[in-house]
Amino acid sequence: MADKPAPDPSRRSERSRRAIFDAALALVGEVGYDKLTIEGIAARAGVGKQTIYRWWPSKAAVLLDAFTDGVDEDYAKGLPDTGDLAADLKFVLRATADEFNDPVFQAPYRALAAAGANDEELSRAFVGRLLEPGTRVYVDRLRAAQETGEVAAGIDVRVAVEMLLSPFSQRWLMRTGELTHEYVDTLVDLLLCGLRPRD
Amino acid sequence: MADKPAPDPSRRSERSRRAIFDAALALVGEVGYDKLTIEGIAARAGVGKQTIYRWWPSKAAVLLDAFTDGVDEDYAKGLPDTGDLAADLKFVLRATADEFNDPVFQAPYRALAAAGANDEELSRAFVGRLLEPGTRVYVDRLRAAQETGEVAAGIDVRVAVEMLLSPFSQRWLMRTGELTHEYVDTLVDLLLCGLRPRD
Amino acid sequence: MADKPAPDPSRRSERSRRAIFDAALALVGEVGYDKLTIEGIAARAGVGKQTIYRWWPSKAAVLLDAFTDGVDEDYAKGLPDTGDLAADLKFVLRATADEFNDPVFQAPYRALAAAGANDEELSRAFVGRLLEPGTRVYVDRLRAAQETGEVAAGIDVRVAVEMLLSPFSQRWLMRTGELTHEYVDTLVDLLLCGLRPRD
Amino acid sequence: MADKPAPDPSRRSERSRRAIFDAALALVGEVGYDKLTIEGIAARAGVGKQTIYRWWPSKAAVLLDAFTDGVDEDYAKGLPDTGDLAADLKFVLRATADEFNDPVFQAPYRALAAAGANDEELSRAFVGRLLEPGTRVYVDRLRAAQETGEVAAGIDVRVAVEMLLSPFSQRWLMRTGELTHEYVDTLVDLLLCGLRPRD
DNA sequence: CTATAAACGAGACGGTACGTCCCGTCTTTAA
DNA sequence: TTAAAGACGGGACGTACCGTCTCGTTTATAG
Repeated sequence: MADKPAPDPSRRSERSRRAIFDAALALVGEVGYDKLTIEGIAARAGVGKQTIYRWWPSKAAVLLDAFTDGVDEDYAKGLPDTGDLAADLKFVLRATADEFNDPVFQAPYRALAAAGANDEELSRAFVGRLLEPGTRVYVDRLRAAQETGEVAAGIDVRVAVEMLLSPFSQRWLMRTGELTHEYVDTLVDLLLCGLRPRD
Repeated sequence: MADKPAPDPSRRSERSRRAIFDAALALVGEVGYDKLTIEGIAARAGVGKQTIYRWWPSKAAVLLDAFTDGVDEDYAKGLPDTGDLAADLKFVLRATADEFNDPVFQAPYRALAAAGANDEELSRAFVGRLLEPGTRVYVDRLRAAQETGEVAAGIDVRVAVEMLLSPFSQRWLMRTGELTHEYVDTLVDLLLCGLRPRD
Repeated sequence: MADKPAPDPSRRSERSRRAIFDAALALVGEVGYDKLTIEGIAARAGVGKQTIYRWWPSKAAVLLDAFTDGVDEDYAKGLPDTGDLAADLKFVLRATADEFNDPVFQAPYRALAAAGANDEELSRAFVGRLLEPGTRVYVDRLRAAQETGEVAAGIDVRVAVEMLLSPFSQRWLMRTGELTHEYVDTLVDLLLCGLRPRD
Repeated sequence: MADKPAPDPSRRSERSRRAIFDAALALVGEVGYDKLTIEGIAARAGVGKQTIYRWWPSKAAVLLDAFTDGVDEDYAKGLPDTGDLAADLKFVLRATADEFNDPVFQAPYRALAAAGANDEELSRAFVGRLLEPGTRVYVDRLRAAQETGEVAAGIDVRVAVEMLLSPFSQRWLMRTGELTHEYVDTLVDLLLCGLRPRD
């Protein structure tokens, strides 16, 4: 019960916070997550180790904050709605594929996904701050399509979105295939039509 | 270039090999992957550290071998084929869901999935030895369904299987939801029928 | 060369000064000198660290001030002079032995003696404020004895006092023996008579 | 009770042991005892920190071993015995004074004396290995003088030796005076004759 | 039925990073 | 304006493991 006195966030050094984020992102790209080190981040940032330990519980938490810092508003816009569901989905997924193929994006994202697998606490934060908002915009778009009748009424929209995004993520995470535009097109088409032959 | 003389596998101690596997699996369950150490495995197995370093390059490799030791023949049987594709898929996926909900299975599998995300070499082995065989049986079953006309001819079967298995894996890995029988049923139905309303 | 502006001693908080002394003496007894820290003193005294750094250069200096605060007038009285030199020396040395055997006295005194050995500056202050006054009263008493003829005229009184007090201090500091009343009696007798057999 | 398994001294690296001693003695002379650091010794010696922690409990213990390594046989010879006690004592004490005035000797010896004051365990080792053997040779010489009648029979020889050596040590440790040849001569003469005037 | 070479257990070694404590400085807040 | 509070850059602590490297000691063929 004897927690050590919580630090006072109002006295926190913004300069140090930024330097730590920059250092963490740079280093994870240069040396990889396994060789990423609190000590290394502190040294690169010109900061005492305690300044990191004071505000974060682990290198994963630092990286998550660094990665999500200022990215939160990306999801505010939502998906485009041109009335053509397939086209809208393909448009956004193609852009996402390009992003996932960007090397500077890969290292921290992979690291966080992996760290989350073994750390329940972290995975909750990772999901809540990155995956869930990214999923929600698809859910919203599909619901809109349901109201126009473009999508069947009884469908579990959440599961449908998973069927679109999880294969994408999995392929990338496990390196089981390339994330090409053709691939995402196939995903979207298959999701919309299903396997069953049409009469 | 002067590699150290390769050890002679024929003189290898089977007793030690098994003890190392047992220790690795037990420890990953008890302390988690991050706190799993080569020294800890060696001590628990009653084995010198060098005996581990002689045969494996990393703790992840040990764990992968330990986890897959004797499990390889599981995939030989293939999926059941009762003629009812949906029923067959649901039957197997439900069993898999039960397996993934088993605590002793979770720790090493999560660990390996996570380690693979940051280690390309390991991920190839992980995919090749665990994911790919597991996927293949689904691919085969779907191809059979294509020949009976139960599944449309033009479908990319590989992608279809991903749309079934990846949401399942992702949900479990990221802890975004429970793996229930209802969930897998929904997945199968959605995959087979697609989102589009039928006329 | 631009020394920081010297603090104004007239505005100094007497309450803080006392609290720091109390805390320093209490802590050195509880945790020992090596684990005595400025932060610990400040926390125990309910004082900001800077209030200590403003007025003292080191924890040794704090402790020396704390230890000598109000003890300076002890030496004003001088030694008793009953006309019997041996009796007077034994009387005072026995009392001193009792004092050195007091646990609350030991910790700070040992700490200061030790710190002085490695810090020339501190040792000068320690000697000047504690050792030298304590020695001087013995010197005065011996000089008086010289004038009465109780002590030979040519004797180097300073060295004689050292021969009385140093064995005493050394025994205590190095723990090479107990400081008993018998011991100090032996010292005094030996000093007065010398080793050489009398005819 | 659960002590960690004692290391096996037979497998100890002699090379490392020597390197650690050399580094410790060099560093204590260069930076002083307070700034002497286990980390610094390890770095200078080209040795892992654990190799120091494995064999010694503290920097003081390292220094004591380094200082006494190979010096133990110095005391084997004993004091000269020319039949003239005063001359013999002065001869040896003058040499000791010269040694104590040697700068390379000072730093480790001061450090050990100081550390011993606050660490009972260490002080026992310091006394047992350095002070006690140094004292014993004087005790033996005085006992021999007692047998020839040069020294009175009833004298407590141990205390007499303290009266000779402690003023010497104290002067040096506390820097209360120079250790000159004249000083040691005065000490010896005073000890032998005592303060009381002879008839 | 040895003898000999390997794999083995044990663990010391030079290192790196951990997470903590404290240093001495600097800044912010309330009296 | 001073002092409490405490965040900061920094350095060392003592610990845990890393991966390498001897040490004897099994052990298991090849002579």
